[in-house]
Amino acid sequence: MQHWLFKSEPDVFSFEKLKTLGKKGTQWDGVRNYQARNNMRAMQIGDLGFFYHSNEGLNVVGIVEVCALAHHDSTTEDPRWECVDVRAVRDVPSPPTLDEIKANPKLSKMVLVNNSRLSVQPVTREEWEEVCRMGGVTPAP
DNA sequence: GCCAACGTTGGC
DNA sequence: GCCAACGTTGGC
Repeated sequence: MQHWLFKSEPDVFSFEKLKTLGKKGTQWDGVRNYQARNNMRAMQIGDLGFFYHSNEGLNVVGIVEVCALAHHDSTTEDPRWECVDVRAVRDVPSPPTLDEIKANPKLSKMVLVNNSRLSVQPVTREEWEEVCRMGGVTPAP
């Protein structure tokens, strides 16, 4: 199983909103970046990801699970763009902020720190466990 | 609201 | 295939 990080502006689509959609979740649409798309293509059912709030909050607020493999993004006609479906799994009790993540030497290689503009990112197992620990998520799912 | 960083586009 | 121009993202 691999781990990921999904970024969204809470004004546009928040973790609270995803929670209201329940087990079915929703497609992670609107991605128009090849790297982010390729990350989604690599995802498997059951992969877990962090839900990060950008622009406002700047913190990891929740954990999501991939519940559908990459498929065409219905918000565009362009066949190049695909997306997975995700659903909310659980809250992160004390959401780690970008500042805290940047300040943690164990997380200095995180894509979030080094390429903040990539909207769908891979997260290593070590990073996953560390951010879970910081957020009070136990045990790390 | 600004601006730096990055990705994409399109002319050559 | 290069690179300047442009648009977007996201932290500040």
